Amino acid sequence: MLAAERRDHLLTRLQAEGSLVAKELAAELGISEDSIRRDLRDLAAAGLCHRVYGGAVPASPALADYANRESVEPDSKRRVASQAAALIQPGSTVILDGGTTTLAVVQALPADLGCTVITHSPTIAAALVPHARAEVFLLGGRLFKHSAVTCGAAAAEAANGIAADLFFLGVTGVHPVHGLTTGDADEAAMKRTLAGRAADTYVLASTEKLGAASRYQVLPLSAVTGIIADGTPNETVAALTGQGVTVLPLQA
Amino acid sequence: MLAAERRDHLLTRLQAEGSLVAKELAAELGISEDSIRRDLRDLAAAGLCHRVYGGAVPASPALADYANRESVEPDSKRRVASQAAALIQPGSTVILDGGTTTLAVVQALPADLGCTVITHSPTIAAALVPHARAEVFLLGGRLFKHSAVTCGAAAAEAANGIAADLFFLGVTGVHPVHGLTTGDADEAAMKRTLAGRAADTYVLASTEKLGAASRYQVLPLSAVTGIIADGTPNETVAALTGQGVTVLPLQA
DNA sequence: AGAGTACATGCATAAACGTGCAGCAACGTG
DNA sequence: CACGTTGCTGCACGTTTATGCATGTACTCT
Repeated sequence: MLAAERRDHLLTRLQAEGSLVAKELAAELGISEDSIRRDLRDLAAAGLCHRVYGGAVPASPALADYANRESVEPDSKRRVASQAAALIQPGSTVILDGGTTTLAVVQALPADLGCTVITHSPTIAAALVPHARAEVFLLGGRLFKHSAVTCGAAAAEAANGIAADLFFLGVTGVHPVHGLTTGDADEAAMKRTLAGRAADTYVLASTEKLGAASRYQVLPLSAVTGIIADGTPNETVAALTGQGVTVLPLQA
Repeated sequence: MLAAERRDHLLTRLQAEGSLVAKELAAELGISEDSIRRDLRDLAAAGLCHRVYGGAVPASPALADYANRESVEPDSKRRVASQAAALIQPGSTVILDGGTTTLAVVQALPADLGCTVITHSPTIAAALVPHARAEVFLLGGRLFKHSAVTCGAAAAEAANGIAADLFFLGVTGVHPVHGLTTGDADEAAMKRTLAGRAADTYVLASTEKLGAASRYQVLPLSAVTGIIADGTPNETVAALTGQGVTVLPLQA
């Protein structure tokens, strides 16, 4: 078996089973644990999985969901969220994607801001209940469990009936070559549809997203208005701006 | 099982059940309590849970809030909820109304039950995320802040596209004369629409609802299949059965 | 106030890890 | 064909990490 073939096999298994154990894989494929570890290390460096003691877990799925909650980069997330919240004009209509970073945007919103929020995330909708002056429109459809957002034909159809000024897009990877990526094809399509309903689309990229890539592309970098990162300098940011991509804050 | 995987499992369980007991988890996962305690200590340090004597509770105020509201009237609500959950056949399609009682129904559902749940409550949808085999369809529309459910023309239109076996209706009043009532006209209309999409409609009536009445009628008593109350005897129940209304449990 | 349980800490063991090194095959070049 | 280069692989070594047990302490409940 070729090395590249083996790595692809690892990713497939990872997606199917939710986790990989180095020892088991070594026995199963008839090679040493060292090679498996090397593969996993390289895949993790490419942002395609997350290395843990004993094996690996998916980069975007379950673990990232919960770990991102607050523990990974709370400061980075909050900086990005407040940058985004500042872009929302009173009276405007904004589409909020699902995810913990967009949830942080809601928490960064003034409690009395009068605006219209459209979302396909029940979690975001629930978080907006205390914002008395915010009109909330929830896009229905089949619930995609992994990210807790609605996806599929019904959700896309509902999305086609709306229009907004802004869309804050959450992704799992922002990569100079692979563009904006996420871990599920259906979810990627939904995000693409939402981007088409807003005049401007901004990507929310907390530190750990920069330079990472997942399996499915949402959009190329050129299709968004800008990327909101936090203020820390970064070689990935340099590579992005080098391609003519707008990265906010230009400086902070 | 990988250590990282195990911690993720702990967080999932915590979200689903509202609390964790170290001793139970150790027995269940086949590892020592020391390891569980170490995990909980680390998760708490990361801000993902709150450590308490004997186990852990969620750090998120939202989840704690639900847990608290559940503990306000746990007995009556839980009895009603488990009665309702028992009516859901594997493979069937059920519509769940919003509210804390229907939320208790979700918590009373077996985690591996395979069924389809349709709801207009983002809270209910979010609570169903851990139920891997439950298909969830969320009805979109304008979010009605008071009850945290979607209402209005768009929601009604979405509801008209679906059909279900069961509908569990939550109301604020069940009265022998005034029938089934709630506090908002738009919400009442939505509930009425949902009732029209299901073959059978059951009302969830925890103790404090019986004999109460609100401003707007949802349906007359004759329009529903039955009322699920808890087992305690009650003169309102007597009045209802006297009108030929089915009250479950007929006998418990 | 006392019993019982949960807890933190230190320690020992075993597993997993990273690194450096050597063997080997595939490939390109002269 | 000969040769050197490159990349992949497995092994050996020392290091780090996770785990379970034992001890003494802190807490809760009766």
